[in-house]
Amino acid sequence: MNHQQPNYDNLSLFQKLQQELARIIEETPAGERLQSEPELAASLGVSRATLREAMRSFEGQGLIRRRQGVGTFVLDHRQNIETGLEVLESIETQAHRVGLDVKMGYLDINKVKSDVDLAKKLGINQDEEAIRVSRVIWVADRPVAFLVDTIIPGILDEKDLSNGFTGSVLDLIIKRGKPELSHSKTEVIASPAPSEIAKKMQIQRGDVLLKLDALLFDKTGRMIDYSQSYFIPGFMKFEVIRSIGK
Amino acid sequence: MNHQQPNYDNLSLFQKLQQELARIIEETPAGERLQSEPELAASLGVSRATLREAMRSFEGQGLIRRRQGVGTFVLDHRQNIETGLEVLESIETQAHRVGLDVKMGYLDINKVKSDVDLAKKLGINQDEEAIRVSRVIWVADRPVAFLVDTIIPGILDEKDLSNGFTGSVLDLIIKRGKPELSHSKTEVIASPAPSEIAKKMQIQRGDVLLKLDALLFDKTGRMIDYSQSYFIPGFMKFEVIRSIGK
DNA sequence: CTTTATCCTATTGTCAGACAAGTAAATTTG
DNA sequence: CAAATTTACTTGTCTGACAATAGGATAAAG
Repeated sequence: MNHQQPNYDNLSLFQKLQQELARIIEETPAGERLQSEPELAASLGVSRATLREAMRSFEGQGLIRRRQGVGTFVLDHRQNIETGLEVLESIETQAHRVGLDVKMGYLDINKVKSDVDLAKKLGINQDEEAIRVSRVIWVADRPVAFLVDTIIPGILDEKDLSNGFTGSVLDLIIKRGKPELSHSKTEVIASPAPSEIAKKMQIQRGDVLLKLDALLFDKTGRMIDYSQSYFIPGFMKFEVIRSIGK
Repeated sequence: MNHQQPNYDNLSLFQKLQQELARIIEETPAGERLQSEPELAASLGVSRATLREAMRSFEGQGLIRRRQGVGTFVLDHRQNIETGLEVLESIETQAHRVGLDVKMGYLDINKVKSDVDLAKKLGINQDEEAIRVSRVIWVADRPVAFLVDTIIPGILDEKDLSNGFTGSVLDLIIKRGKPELSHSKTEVIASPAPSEIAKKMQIQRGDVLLKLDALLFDKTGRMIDYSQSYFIPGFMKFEVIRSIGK
């Protein structure tokens, strides 16, 4: 007899399970106990081993706490899943979730010959031509972000960026489906606004901006995109869950 | 017969396993394959199920990639484990690891009656007295950080902070062992330097600082400490691994 | 000889069932 | 009534199995 479940769509069982679990955790008030592992596993239609693998990842995010002999409890989260820096999503996606309208003002697309620094960062050869997309993002009639993406050759061309481009390179690649994205390594910096950026964001040169410097990787570990994002402080909230080591 | 392993010290099997795995991943060059799960499990003395739980957490951090039918591969990491924001450690601990000397200049300890905002933040009653510790951290003869911790009553007293206090409330509580710490929820902000802080850090008022606003939780989910940390840009690197949702 | 289809093997993905260990409440005992 | 014990339930871990996948080896077809 066959005990296993067939994989009907291309989402892995584990990924679907993660989504389900995230929903359950989110809907459970902080402090309350979850169903026991055998119960949950049964009701979700997976084995306890698979369920436990998924639980680990949520424990690592500080969303639940497990106590042997007692149970698994939901910690105080308040939309960590949505607002946490650890999930990579575009500003558009984040803004839409909270019902805000996002517009793109000023868009500049051009090719840049990569100098030695950029070549090293992106893992391409010097003098290869990368595509650079710069734009200002407006939310609720205020400029809130200035974004610059530098994308390795062969991923996008100008055509992709001309019709129906909403301002998010990330969303564009995700919608395309290839290459399959994995994660980004993001450095967090405080930076005074350079004059060109200050002008486009209608602020003073030297005003304080939060900058996220990110390298985007696909599932094979290849670098796809080097993205620099400048944010007006206070408008968006960036949070991280930091766990005690050991 | 007993198949299980006894728990000799108070580190859980899983936690020890995580440390071992982190070491192995770190020592394996990027792109190379790890031993197969059955081999690794055997050589680490754990079952494959337990090993897989630990693997999941590293996969979630973008450190490894697993491919069914092929194997598990190490991605390009470069000390993510050490410098990543997702692990909570004191500046002292981070600086010591890279061989830098840390000194504390200016230390101020006093009690503050919590107003309505602070009480709400820390989950204590209004007018309860919290302890506030402010200090400047010098590294290599330069002020690099200004730290303010506000700690709920009953955790520390002035005595703890007078003898042998090195500047890190976090390390102090960890060394103590109680309460057992779990994680912090940290907000990342760009902030101009307030004049009092600017003076103590020998910079200009309004200069750009990176600020980390953190709430520290113990394992029961109780808030312990509200910590505000201001950093001179460029000296420390703060990185986050962000994963694609779904 | 080249190309295509098939088989084989190693690897991760998932499962079922078991026992160990910790916790809290109920029960028994003094 | 208080302390000790039992009991029931929970998470932690182990074992051994089979499913699904991918890549190389091998055989068949042209």
